[in-house]
Amino acid sequence: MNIGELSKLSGVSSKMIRRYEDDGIVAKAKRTDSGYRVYQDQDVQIFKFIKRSRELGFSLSDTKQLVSLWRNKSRSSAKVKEIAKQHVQDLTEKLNETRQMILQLNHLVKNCHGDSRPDCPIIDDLESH
Amino acid sequence: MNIGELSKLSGVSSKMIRRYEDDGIVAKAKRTDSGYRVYQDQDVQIFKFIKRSRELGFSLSDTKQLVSLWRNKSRSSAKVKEIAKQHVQDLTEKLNETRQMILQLNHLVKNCHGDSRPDCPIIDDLESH
DNA sequence: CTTGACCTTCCCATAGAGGGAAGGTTTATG
DNA sequence: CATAAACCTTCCCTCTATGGGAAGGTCAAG
Repeated sequence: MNIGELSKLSGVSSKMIRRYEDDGIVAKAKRTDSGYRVYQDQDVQIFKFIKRSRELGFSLSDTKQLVSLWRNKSRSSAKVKEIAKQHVQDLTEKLNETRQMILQLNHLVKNCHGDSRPDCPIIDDLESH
Repeated sequence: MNIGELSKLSGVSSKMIRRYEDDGIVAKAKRTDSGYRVYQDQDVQIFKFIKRSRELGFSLSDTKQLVSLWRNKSRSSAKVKEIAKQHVQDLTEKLNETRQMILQLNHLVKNCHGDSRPDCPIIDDLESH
């Protein structure tokens, strides 16, 4: 199949299929004589794997390692778990930062009249935190 | 004062001070005959304002509007509140997405042996979600 | 009058995706 | 068979926010 059909079947855009190939996340696709990329049915699963990895927030770098581990039948699950645990830790840090922002902003928003007058605790906070 | 001292006093890097000027978030700085940017004491507060806005996660575009509203003595607090509320909503969406990722990942990590064997529920999820 | 610490602008890189141009190929239709 | 539409190719640009670093000018102290 061509890249367009693979894109439809896997849910990954043609742009990103080429990008993943450039980044070495997947092997280079075979080409027709005229240069078109040619894919097999099993390639759909590879790109679905990548898509799921991205949905879980893994970076392309992590994803590259995970694809490699997936392909490696003598992998250790410890390695996979290590990548996932580190990712969870990173996400948790981001979560806490975002939560802090929301807490502070909600406090300020709650105390802002939101009318035509200029007085505003949000501006006050920014001005003299 | 020069840009270096302003940077120290405000906590904003020289790089970003120039960038904010290029983006029109702050007015163009006066220059010496030799081209050095020259700042006043009150400029420290402007860049601290911007820094705080960034700490609360506001985009440069939002920050630009907030600086403008801060400067506008006949502003309506409603406009400020609108920007902040939209931002809180965006942050909340991101928070929920991140929370979902963490929940799913934690479930998978918990069930992964993390030993030398290849069997791994994390890989299984990615392979056939 | 040289050295070092400033400053200037300009280009590049990051991460992950999309837009779009310029041009070649394939397929369907008249 | 010819032509048009729908593909495909590579290449460069854009977004967001920030930093690195080069090449070169300026200023102050020794």
